Amino acid sequence: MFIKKKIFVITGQTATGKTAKALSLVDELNGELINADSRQVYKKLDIVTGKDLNLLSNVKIWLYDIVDPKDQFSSFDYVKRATSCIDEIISRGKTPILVGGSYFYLKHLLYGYDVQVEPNEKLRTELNEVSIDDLQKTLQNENPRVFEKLNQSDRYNPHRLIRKIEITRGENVKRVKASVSGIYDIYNVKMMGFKFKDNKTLESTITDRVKKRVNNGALNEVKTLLDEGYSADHPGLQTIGYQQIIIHMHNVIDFDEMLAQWISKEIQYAKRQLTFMKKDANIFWV
RNA sequence: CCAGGGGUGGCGGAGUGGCCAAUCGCAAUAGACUGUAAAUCUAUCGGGCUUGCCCUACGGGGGUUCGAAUCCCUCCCCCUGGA
Repeated sequence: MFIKKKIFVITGQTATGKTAKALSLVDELNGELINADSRQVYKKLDIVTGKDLNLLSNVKIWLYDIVDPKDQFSSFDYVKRATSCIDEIISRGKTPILVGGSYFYLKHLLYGYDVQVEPNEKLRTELNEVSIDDLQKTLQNENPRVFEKLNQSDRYNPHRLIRKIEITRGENVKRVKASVSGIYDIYNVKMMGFKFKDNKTLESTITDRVKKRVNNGALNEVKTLLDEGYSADHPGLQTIGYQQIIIHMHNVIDFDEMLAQWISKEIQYAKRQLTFMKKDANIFWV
């Protein structure tokens, strides 16, 4: 019988001060920070994604700036990277503190997943042109059992349908069913969730935060990225803020409209985060 | 003042006699979430209940009609051109 090592997870809605909280725990817990934000893993995406570079000027945070914005990165990649960070930190006798609001990534890391079929970019781009109707028919033909189990939302969700088709075909090539178990049972995981007390404060806080990012040079950041050859369809830029600024720079919408849309999308995102995380009974809400 | 165009649900914007409580987009509310996840998708979205019906609704008022957001009269407001 050995004592499980401790891991801290600080998650919750965007703009609730997770990073500050995590920082305050570093000394107390003899900890090291690991990013759990699906956008901040990207290099060069700093201002719009709200990397707390000033807060973190003296403290190392793992998994910031590890991929180029034009490269694909997935929850699978995240789990791999985060797992090795955790091992490494623990081997040095310290406590990992995961910080970030990408619950999808955390969920996979903590609780695992059971299918391992690699993404097939060629198939994805091909299927991206296919209508929902035909995607449904394709899956229904190739894997009726899986199709029947989908709820209505998923049946109309191109990404999900494409992934299911991808898995079906991948499994036909080689039988891969090796499930990956999460780390939740291996460690003594303490999860802390931050959320707004009501939608009013959520809205005003996010509005302020977005405006601050604009004042901090969000537009310049995007301009630089575009000058360097990045574009709206690169994975890293499929992100709230970048999408709106880019169409503004292409003169599709004016500045005020861009700001309003950015704020609105950010608010919607925060609400979606909570809907998702609410279901996790292990999160202790503060 | 004259001529022309227009006022539709929180916003944008269809509809031009019955199929209209009113297409659609946005916002809003609830939700889904196993390798794109700050992605993507679903449901609801005037009010009431016995869920089929009732009520209130397309700038205000009046009228025509079995029946009007849709036609006529009038008033108010907005835009464009002319004086």
